[in-house]
Amino acid sequence: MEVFEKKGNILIQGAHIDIDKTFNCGQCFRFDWDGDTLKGMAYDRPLYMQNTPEGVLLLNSTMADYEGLWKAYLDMDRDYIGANAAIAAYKGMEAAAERGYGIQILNQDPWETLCSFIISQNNNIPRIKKIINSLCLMLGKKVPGSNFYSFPTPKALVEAGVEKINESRCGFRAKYLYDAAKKVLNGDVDLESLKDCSFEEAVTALQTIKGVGVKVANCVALFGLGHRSAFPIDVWIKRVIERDFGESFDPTVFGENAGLAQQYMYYSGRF
DNA sequence: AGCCAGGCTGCGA
DNA sequence: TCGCAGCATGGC
Repeated sequence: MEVFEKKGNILIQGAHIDIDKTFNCGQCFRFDWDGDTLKGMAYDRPLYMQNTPEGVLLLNSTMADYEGLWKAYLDMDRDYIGANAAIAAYKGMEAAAERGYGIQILNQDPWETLCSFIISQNNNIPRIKKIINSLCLMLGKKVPGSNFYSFPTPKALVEAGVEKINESRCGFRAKYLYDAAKKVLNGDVDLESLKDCSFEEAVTALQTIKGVGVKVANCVALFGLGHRSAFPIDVWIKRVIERDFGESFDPTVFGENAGLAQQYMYYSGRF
């Protein structure tokens, strides 16, 4: 893989990443195709991407942007080709690994990830996106030079209150978002520190938040805290497990590749 | 029209 | 400890 700065853009050549699969496999909710450009926000900054014959293009980006943020966000330093091969070697995982080839696990902002997956419970992806977008419009800040709004801070949600939060039409999840904001703001839950502790400790701490159960905690651990042994089980994954493995299925056999294996299963079962 | 959605809480047994 | 009704809302 090689990365160049070229006419104000970053060109990533010969990389494993498939941006369409990576951004449309249900791990993030703020990116959409606009023609041939995949547009969205991460860490309060707009990111525009394109597939070109030469490779993946990050528009309007410098090498400093890439090295300072997007390389880590896109998880470009991991050996995904090796991980894919390791997962494909497990009985029952061959097809999912092949279909999911190109998926990378984004290193998303922990707070936004927490809120996103609180909103995701008993919900569907189009509506999850709408609710997140409306929260940003109502309580985020406009990013200068773009049409995007930042994700609201914990302080913004606490000051808004449950009733205002529910103007996003998130329904019964409004009180959960409020509790999450309160606990993050007052330090009861220190998201940054949960990156450094064990996966089990992180999940336990996250579950002290109202509306955060095993599944949501696993998603936050995987997509926002870098705990790659997390394995979120939702209705789709349950179906894939029943279909491909039956009763005896233990995700811990995948070790640090469990999260990626889960994404392969989700992608192959859902899309 | 009615089932379902990247589930969780609170309650009863 | 386990099972399960109820939950807000809207996509399909």
